[in-house]
Amino acid sequence: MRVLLIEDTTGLGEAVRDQIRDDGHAVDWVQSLSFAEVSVKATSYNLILLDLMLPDGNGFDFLKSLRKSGNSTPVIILTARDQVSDRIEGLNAGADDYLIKPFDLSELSARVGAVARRYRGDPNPLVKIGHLEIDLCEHRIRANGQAVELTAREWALFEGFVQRPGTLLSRSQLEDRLYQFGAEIESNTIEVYISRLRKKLGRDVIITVRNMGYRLETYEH
Amino acid sequence: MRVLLIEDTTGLGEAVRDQIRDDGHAVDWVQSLSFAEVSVKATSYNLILLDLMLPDGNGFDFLKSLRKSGNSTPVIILTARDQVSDRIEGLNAGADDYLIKPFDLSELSARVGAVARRYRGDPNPLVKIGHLEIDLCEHRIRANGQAVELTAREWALFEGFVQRPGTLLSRSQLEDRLYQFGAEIESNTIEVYISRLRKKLGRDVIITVRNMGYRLETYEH
DNA sequence: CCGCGTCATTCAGGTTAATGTCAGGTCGAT
DNA sequence: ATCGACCTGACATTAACCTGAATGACGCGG
Repeated sequence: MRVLLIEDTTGLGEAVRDQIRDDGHAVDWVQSLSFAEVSVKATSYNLILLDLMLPDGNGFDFLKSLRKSGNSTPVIILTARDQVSDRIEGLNAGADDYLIKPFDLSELSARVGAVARRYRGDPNPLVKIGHLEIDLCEHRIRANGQAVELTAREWALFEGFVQRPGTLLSRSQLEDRLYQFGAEIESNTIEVYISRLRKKLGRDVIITVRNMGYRLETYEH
Repeated sequence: MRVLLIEDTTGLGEAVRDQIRDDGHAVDWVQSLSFAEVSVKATSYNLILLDLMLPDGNGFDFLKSLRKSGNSTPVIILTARDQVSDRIEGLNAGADDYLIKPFDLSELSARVGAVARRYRGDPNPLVKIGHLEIDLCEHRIRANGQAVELTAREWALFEGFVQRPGTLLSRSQLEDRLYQFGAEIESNTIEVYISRLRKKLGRDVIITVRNMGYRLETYEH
């Protein structure tokens, strides 16, 4: 399942993201509404987790305009305990459920799992990039129709590219995908994994941008 | 599709029954848990609609014991809006979805239809994967024509794979199939059951993806 | 209430493959 | 030509995984 997490608090965001990943779902995490709007237009999600207090605007308005534009993706609101009126307003605005902060991660899992069960059987969106077919939900990749197996780290890295195709990703951004907490890394691990990905997926899939980082090539040439 | 409706309120029960009948499904309507238990043992349903407030007991306990006995029929809980904790507990106990009373009959139809679609997906209830023939309704498996007996736990696990063939299932997803949500597991139970399934069904049926989980192999080697 | 069998769970020891590191090479910019 | 950045084959380490066997829980018939 594809989940969009909209949450500006870094600590909470990381925890939620990791938990949902452990449950086997693909997570995009954005920290502001402006990014959320771009993501929603670019991708189709199965679930949106929406914090209401955000730096650049009100979550309600985002939710309302989402619904107004015909998007019926399930939305679970993340809100603080005392804001009762928020919860009511949220449900009225078209949310499917809400979670009261601070919430238990297993409770989060339960709700997300319930949505996932509801969507079971629906076809997953396949991302096609050149000769690759990527199913982010099922963690499957085909290269020229042949299934390709990636290891955990390889997948973690590659998923980052697929979620932002064509975007330049810096080394530190990639490190954050491999290791939980900005763990310092002194060796050339990134390079090694890029190398392994290229070996499995094809030489031209990932382009290196000298002194800057890497990006996913989005078209066949 | 066969639906079991467990609801003691007469008016609501009639309305729901009629609606689902109109949608073309066969409905059994019982008004207490004691009757429900008999029905569940006598018949195999595709869906159970479960009210939580019943005269002769708690809906949760019914649901839990149902799951424990290896029955994985989809369950939709009918509950009142203000009983938030009920909903959480219901999902944790193994419900697939919930409907908040008072609910719109068309919403009921939609949810029931979603479950129906899942089961109609394969007009033939027999799923064939490699040398295996799996009857999801009857809980029966044949390997090379030979019947194979699975225990309740083994089936619970294997069913998860069959419902999403080829999909990578994480450990926590598999644990959720074996136990109620949140039940922390410290030992290698999953591995043991995978091992047993492989022994009974064939070595190559389930492949392990290290550090990530397992997946059902969908083609014959 | 007691034995019996079945199933669930844990443990221990062996096996395997993912992972991070390094070394030596290639490539590109200046 | 030089230097730094990047690539990649090889390898030791070790967590992850597998599985036979021991232990515990549960239900059933007598």
